[in-house]
Amino acid sequence: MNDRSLRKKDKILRRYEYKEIYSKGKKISVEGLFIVYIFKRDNGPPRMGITVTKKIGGAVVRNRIKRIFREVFRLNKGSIIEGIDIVIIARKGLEKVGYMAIEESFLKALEKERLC
RNA sequence: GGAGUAGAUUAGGUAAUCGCUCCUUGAUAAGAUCGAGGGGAGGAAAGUCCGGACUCCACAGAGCAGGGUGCUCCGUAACACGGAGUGUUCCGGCCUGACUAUGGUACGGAAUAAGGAAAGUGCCACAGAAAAUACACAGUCCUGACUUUUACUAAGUCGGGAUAACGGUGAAAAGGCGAGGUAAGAGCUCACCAGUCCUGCUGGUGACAGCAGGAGCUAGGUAAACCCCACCCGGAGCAAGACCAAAUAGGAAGGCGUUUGAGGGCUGCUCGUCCGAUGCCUUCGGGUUAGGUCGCUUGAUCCUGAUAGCAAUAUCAGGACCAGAUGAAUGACUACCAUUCUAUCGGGCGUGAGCCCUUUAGAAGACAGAAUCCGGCUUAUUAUCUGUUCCGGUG
RNA sequence: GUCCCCAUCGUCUAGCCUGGUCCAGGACACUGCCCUUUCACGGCGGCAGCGGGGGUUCGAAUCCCCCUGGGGACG
Repeated sequence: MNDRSLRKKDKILRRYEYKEIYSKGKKISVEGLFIVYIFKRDNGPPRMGITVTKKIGGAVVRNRIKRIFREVFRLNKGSIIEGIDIVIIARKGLEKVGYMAIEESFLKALEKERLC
């Protein structure tokens, strides 16, 4: 329960995995800031992937968004139920929002879906 | 104090908690986890504008086409880059001059894609008589015929001839000024000045500069228009390329060919050369469109010192090892300190604009993220310092 | 990451190569008037643009350079 690491097995790495989640997962829009895809696998730990396109900003902005989401997922993944894949797609305007606001929105969305 | 310009340095630090990636090493149930130690973004990593290294195509060849560069010398692996100079243009200062203008300048600064326009072709709108063979027109001058007045002469009309001083428009008008000369004029001739070309001498490696003599009297601009000249360039790019594993298919039709040569060698064409045989090409159908390892970081590398050189840079000596990720790591948060700015309490210095120390509060901390690696250029951007030019203030 | 291409009224485009006659032409859209009982169609008119900066040139939408913003290809 104290596991707060974030390794490769906790991340979605392959393009075909992303494609599967896009086509079969549930799509939720969160406050106009980002989109969450949720897909129930059979077993295993919860995993996450993040997509930030070049339309959002430069490499610095995109790296910062991905780091914030990784941090949020890392600190909260102990309370998320098993076998869940989450993919987040950032939308324009997210680069202006801070860490606290993103964490709050993310947890609210998960609670609404009763995933934690 | 402000603005411009040139250059140098810098790109906040420390600690605590949680976390990521790579390397070394230890343990175990041996490629998975845990422990220990160490490394982990930039001056532009960016734009991808040039130049290389490296890899493959053939051992990288020739010609044409195409592309690029364009003052000189040096530097360099190379460059369109850098350094030192030359010329031209502009600005300022100074001199000439009655201010302006003009001209000069051994001074200071800035810009400079700066070969050729007396090889050729094209273009030069509008305006203007004319935009490049000064053809024509207007004007001026000489002259023939006719008309009017008629003593000469003057005026007008129609012709012939001469001319480029005169036409004030334009971005640009065919050397300038004076004298002679002439019917009127003209570099037609002459003196001076400016400019062009040729020859010689001197200085310099050279661009070029200076001096002397001569020629012709004059040559518009545009080559970031075509072009000519000189020099350079083979093509693709680490998604290059090599290996491993897995999966599917070993299909049908047509064509060409086996030493007399199909086809291929990754921008075009030709030549030459090489490879080349149940092989190659085209179409249709089917399958894969999920990988892994190497390349992958020790290099035109960085730091210090010496020597050569005005400098860019080079050589030598000693030392150092400094990211290798791949849905892509170097982060999150807290505290303190330091920096800058604004306001403010108090004190000191100075004639003064102001400066220095200090208390408290608030704000700011930019541009931006390696993806094969280097050398440049360009663009974005924080803070400080120094040199220099101009403007302003105080004394 | 590497290599390419494009940018003109609100939209689609012509002009660019070969600079001037272009204060940039056309179509659709918008808008005013006429026509019609009214709408549509038609006729006449109006509005509105060379992505930004610098250079070459007497003169730049056009030629050259640098930025900005879009788009594409490659295992």
